Amino acid sequence: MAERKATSFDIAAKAGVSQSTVSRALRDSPLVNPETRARVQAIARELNYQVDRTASSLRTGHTRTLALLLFEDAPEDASPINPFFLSMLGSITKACSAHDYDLLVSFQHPEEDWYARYEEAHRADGLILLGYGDYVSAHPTLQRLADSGAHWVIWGPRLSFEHGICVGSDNALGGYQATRHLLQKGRRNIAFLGCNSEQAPEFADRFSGYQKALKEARLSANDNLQVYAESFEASGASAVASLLDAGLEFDALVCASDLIAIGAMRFLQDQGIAVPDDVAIIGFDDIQAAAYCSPALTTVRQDVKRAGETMVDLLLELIENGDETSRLLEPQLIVRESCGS
Amino acid sequence: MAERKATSFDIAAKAGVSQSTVSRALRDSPLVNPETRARVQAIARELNYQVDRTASSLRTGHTRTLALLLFEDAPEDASPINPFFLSMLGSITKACSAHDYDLLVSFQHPEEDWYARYEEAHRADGLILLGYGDYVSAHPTLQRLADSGAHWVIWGPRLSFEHGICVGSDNALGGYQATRHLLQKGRRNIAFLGCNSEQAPEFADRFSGYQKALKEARLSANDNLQVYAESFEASGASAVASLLDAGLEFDALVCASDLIAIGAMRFLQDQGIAVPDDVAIIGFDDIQAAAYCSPALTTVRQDVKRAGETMVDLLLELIENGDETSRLLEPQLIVRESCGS
DNA sequence: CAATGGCTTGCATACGTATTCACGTACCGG
DNA sequence: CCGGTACGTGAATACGTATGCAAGCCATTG
Repeated sequence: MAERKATSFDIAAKAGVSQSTVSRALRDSPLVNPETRARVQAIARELNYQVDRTASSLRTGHTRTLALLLFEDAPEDASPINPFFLSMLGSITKACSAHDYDLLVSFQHPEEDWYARYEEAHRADGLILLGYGDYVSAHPTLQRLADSGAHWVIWGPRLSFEHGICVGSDNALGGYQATRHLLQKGRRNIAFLGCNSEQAPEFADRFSGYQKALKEARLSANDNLQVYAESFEASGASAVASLLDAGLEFDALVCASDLIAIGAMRFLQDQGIAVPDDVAIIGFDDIQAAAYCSPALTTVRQDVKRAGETMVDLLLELIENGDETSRLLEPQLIVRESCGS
Repeated sequence: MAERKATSFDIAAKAGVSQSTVSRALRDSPLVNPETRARVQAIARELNYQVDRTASSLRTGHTRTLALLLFEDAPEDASPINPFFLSMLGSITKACSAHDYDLLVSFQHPEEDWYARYEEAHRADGLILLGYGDYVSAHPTLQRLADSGAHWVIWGPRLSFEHGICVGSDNALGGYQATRHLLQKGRRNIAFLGCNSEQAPEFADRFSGYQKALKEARLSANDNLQVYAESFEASGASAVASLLDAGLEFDALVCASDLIAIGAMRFLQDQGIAVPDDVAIIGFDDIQAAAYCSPALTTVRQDVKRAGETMVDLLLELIENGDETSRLLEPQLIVRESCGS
């Protein structure tokens, strides 16, 4: 039976004290007599009383809640959330829980003027922005947000705003690690799949790492081996197909994402080309499928768990202490079978 | 510069009307003069005004927010969220967005008295409970919740409460579909991996579907081919190992989850047993990895997208119209390579 | 004995919005 | 010219909590 929910006044009446005292007792204020406090708390338990967080937030101005804005390029309902963001969502949720914060999740279409969501209209103490590169970071709305005095973190490359924090992977380092590993394995004709991506600006950094490794090895990079791809399987397949069609020689692929790598791997296998014997492959991200495909995919892991924790930690620091700086996370090469070990 | 946020009074002053009129105008009330409304809305835009949802919720008693309580058996921080729940989280998020609701996510340890979260202390209009079978559904707290008049949906088998809704897969049907498919392919010695699970009570229903299919085919089930397993790879591997050790003959496996199936498949392959030629395998869930392992895993898909949508739709119906009934979702057999097609 | 100070408590108010009630104006028909 | 009605608007209040301020009480001290 849905009786009216108990309020602090109900407790006050039952305990024979004022509502102020109840509020103080429940918040463990040192101002109340220990006996009174115990009595009030006992009655609160008995009545299944819960502080109304809405009212509490209105009064204090704090919510103990962070809001996650998820920017998806594909608004159509059919597609599931990008798996990388999805696992990020999971780790952020966990990180919030660990700090006894709640998380408010909502989608946002990049084209809209999401400034309207500004700190979720007072329902959150801070914002976490998650979306593909430029979609968000280059958006003029972000500047307004930065100027507004809101507390926010964004996943992506370092940006220059006076307020707000960026957390991202060191993509150049990741591309470098992958390429150097292949060089150490004796591969010499290493292609890169994922140049000039429109959707994922981070690919450009990965590419620069690849270039740096080649340069260090005094290998002249063959421009023809550096091809365009976006982050889905079909694109990886057609990228590698174009290399084959052009009759180019290559013994290894550095791919800007795991999905590209898997698509390319499948295509090569279908053509009767052996992975890793004929062509070694390294991906980027370490999505779940990377460990399950065959041969298991060597990849550059973005530590999602640590990323989520870092974003939450820094944001809370920013909220509570007012000052924090952006951070770049070190990726880790996960060696499996596809690189020929 | 963090100026004080604009309130409806600020707009009122600037528009030369009262706060009441501002409130009405912003909510498109027919009570206000169209011209006044337009003027007020223009000023609101100009001031970047956003309705304070906290205050609004306090006044109206509604939040346009649903809360998702995630019950994880493993509280240790290290492990990521179960992938099935994680994708469910994704689909629920999307479904909420489609209805213009927000989602509040929080973890809950099953042992605790989470009744305290009762409608998230007024921060949500309804609750979605997600956790492994009995952990939640058999919890005494659920009865209290049901009695309290809260609005909630739980993922799992149908339960008998006067209030609240259950949404789940028809697990018996799924087990039946998988087994019958193998029978049609001519397999006769079909084992079941995942009996007597403590963590996942839904496995029992899947097992009963398996039994039903065998019975229909007039095959006497060999009890020795029905073995215990929990939902992780190592458990699947050791389950199939026990069958081999016992020297039992089998030409197919019905597995209570994909993780069990993948673990079993890997183990068989390591032993030089061919999948699907020697042993056909069917899993359950259709997690992402199922499509990527080799051979690709035939499995019974739980349509996560539809599940999330259904839970949200029913919950909103319940909140708005007060009455709704539980629902059982039909699973779908996804035929890939591991069953020998 | 009066004054001081510490310890508890209550009163009153503010947070920002949505809504009920009452009021004023203009317009209509009789 | 008057009663009635329809329409817009404003004043006032409630939602439930947290907290500044003041006041009461008791014990201690000069």
